[in-house]
Amino acid sequence: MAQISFKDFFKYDYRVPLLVDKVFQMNGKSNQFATKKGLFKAEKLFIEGKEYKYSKNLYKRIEALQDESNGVKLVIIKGKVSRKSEEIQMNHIEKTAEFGGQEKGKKVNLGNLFEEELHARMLECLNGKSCKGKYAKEATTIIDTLQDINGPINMELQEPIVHEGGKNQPRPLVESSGGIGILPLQAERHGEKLTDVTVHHLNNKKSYLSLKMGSTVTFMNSGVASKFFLESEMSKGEVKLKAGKSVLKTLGLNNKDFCKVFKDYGKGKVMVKNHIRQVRVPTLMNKFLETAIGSNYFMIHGKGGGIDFYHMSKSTNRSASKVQGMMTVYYGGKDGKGKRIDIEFSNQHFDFKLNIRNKQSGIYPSHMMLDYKTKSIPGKVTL
DNA sequence: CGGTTCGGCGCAGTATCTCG
DNA sequence: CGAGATACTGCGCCGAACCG
Repeated sequence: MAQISFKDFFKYDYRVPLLVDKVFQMNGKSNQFATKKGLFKAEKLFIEGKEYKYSKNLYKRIEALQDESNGVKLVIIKGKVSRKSEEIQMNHIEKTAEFGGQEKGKKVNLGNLFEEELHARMLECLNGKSCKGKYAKEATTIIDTLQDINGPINMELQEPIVHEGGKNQPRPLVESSGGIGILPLQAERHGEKLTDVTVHHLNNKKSYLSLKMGSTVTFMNSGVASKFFLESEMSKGEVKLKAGKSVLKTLGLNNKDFCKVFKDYGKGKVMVKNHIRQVRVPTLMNKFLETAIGSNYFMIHGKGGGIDFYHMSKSTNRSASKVQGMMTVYYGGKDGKGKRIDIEFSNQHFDFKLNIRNKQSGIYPSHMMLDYKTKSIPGKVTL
């Protein structure tokens, strides 16, 4: 669990009042805080060296320090960890569920669980013992298929099947020959980047498995805040960075309307006129999709009731990347009032949904992501 | 070294559909 | 025809890397 940075306290209006309530045990709140020093019981609150008693508007005294460069040092909470007196700063407080974090020990990330369970079962099945339990049948079929395609698995290795889902290897968005692409620019090198489980074969080939769980699945998810879409430019109504303009060109977006969505967000009405538009798919899109989809990996997609399994080969990638005809652009989401841009397009293999939005509780876009739904893929089976 | 950014993972609330 | 299931849609948390 992470700590809440000083700045994070001001991201949501409830946090500083909650902090104050907790220190003074007001409104039914407990004065206990999870901190890296242990469970901390608050007793006194000091702001800029002066002790304060509770008052209804005391939180405003803290909020006034929001923009102070050393604000974090100016608020001190004194109390005890068991019997020992301690003092902490706001940024020493852990982000518990009360402050909008994930409940410790309660929520499990199902995608990560899927990786762990399937990886463990595949290794177990490889040992030649009777292979049973959750995912046993699926693990066996996957192993068979991989051996058919890439040859026998190398059993001499200490770990013939490696779980490397935690590596989060970057696949950044870049400008490329007038359009955009995802690095590395050769599609077939994406398998090694996005792999969650890697299977090693005797001939030194590797099978890269991409594991996904749930109904929302994503091909790419790149940060765009610092290299493409600067808030400083967008708030003035136009993206100026060349790289940013290349993104807009590739996606068939209107620069001014794009900015207006975020600039005018929050007024409770549609930001741009005719916010739903039919646009011809720019040719640049195909090249972008080749690297966004990538190739040389196997997709294993659990949807709770069947696991889709298919090979994203070079040839499948090529046909999956071709989109022609029209696409639908939603400035401000489906209803035109959201802080996002959505673009929908399709081909025989996928329904694509691309969005540009903020994923870090802000307004101006921080990320661009490409979600998809699978239609028909050559060789796709449901395990 | 503390704050910010990026890429990982879907999540959760609401609307719509379906079926006994 | 109402409740449970499913789909749709806008949005979020986390750890690691990065950076000044």
